[in-house]
Amino acid sequence: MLEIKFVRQNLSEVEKSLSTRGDTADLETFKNCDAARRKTLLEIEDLRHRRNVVSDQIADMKKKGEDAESLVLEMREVSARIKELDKSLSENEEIIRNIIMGLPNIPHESVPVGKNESDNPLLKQIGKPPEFDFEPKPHWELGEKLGILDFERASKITGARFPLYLGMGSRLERALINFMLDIHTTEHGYKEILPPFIVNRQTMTGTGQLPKFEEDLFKLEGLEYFLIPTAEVPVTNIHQAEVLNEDQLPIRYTAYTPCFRSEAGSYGKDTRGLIRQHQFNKVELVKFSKPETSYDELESLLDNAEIILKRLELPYQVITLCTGDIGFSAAKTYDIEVWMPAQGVYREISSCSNFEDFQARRANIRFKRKGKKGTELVHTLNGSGLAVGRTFAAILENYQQADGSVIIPQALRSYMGGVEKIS
RNA sequence: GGAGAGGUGGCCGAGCGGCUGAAGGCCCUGCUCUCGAAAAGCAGUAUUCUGCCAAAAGCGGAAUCGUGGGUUCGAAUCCCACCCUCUCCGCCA
Repeated sequence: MLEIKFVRQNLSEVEKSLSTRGDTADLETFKNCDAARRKTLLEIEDLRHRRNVVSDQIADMKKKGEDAESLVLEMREVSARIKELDKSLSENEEIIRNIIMGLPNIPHESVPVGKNESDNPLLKQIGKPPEFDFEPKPHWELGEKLGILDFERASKITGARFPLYLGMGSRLERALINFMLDIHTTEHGYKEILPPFIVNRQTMTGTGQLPKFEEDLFKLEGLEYFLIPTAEVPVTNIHQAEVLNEDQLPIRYTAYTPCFRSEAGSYGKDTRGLIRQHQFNKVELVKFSKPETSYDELESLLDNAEIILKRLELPYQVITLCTGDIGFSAAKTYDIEVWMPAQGVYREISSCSNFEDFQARRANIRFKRKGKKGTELVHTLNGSGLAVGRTFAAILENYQQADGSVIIPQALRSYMGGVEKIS
């Protein structure tokens, strides 16, 4: 969420930034309601001030045994008037809140302006796509033939877009999770977290999924609880409504969780395979930093995620999301895309973002500088490190052999009990 | 699910209609003392909104004692509802 004062004082800048995102908002209503709110507030505070002063008088008079009846009667009316004004105030505040909560973050100045994903500039390409002397198969075919993935039975159990891993498939998924967590905790200084997979409405609002994107979430029936769409949500909210000490920062957390997404509006897209599922596994990286270092932290976060692909020797590229493609809460985002030979394209496998103080303001996460008065909002960041299901798919496709078997990447073998190949 | 206890500032904890934005303590910051440190002493130290101001500083006002309502001239304090935590019982991986 943006600061109300900032929006008020920079209406045209906010409007401009909205349009580079291809988004709009009713800033006219905001302007009117905000002005009305402040006018009402002034009046209310005036009345309340009067009431406070007179109430003291009444107390004094009563103590002295004097008759305060006329003042009491007068204040009765003042209180009634305050109540009236309060109502119109909270109505205005509700409207303002709705508009403010629906405003996306303002992209950082380094974010390229663009309309959509085709305008995302390429930052770098690492590794060479493997060359096959046969037609590379898609991972769902390989997986089903090897008996390590079974989409048909999964749909029997639940429905479309749910994964069922079996045997060495389950083992590979678990190996990847451990591999990623181990690197981030022992080499990159992240603390491992295992959070709840179900969160409440406030938590979802804190990171920006609510109120705008409720349809993307799975909600528990009859409860104000939601399945998490990413570990970002519970992990960022660990410090919800807290004041951190300057010397605690930066805080780095990593967490494995399953992720649940309704994928509303993506019917017909990536219907086959592990790319787009209602449930998938992900290892997430989350950081809390001081404002002045958050962009350095974003670069190192990207590094930390890239390392996984480098160790697995998977070819990938990194792009910078342009203003038209960047997410609602983010000020800047890098996407890491892994090479998928069967489709001959790079597919997103990680998204690394700096949210600056956008989430911190919603979730009320602040810090105190040593020797300084007051508090400041922290900057929050997160990135996938990595999406496990998509990594699984990438390994199958990039390491496939002519006979349909799959070689296990060197770095992963110790996590696979020494297995070198799935066949 | 049943019974009870409780939710107060960065932390601990008092208060149970007006003198309480909140005692006392801790933490932290500055100063005194010291060669320095510790100890001790003194002082300071919540947040949000808002008015004056171009802005900052400053000064003024309002709000905030789990959340939302209510009673009252006046609520941390009384009433109602809800949320959360803890203890005991039951059930259970």
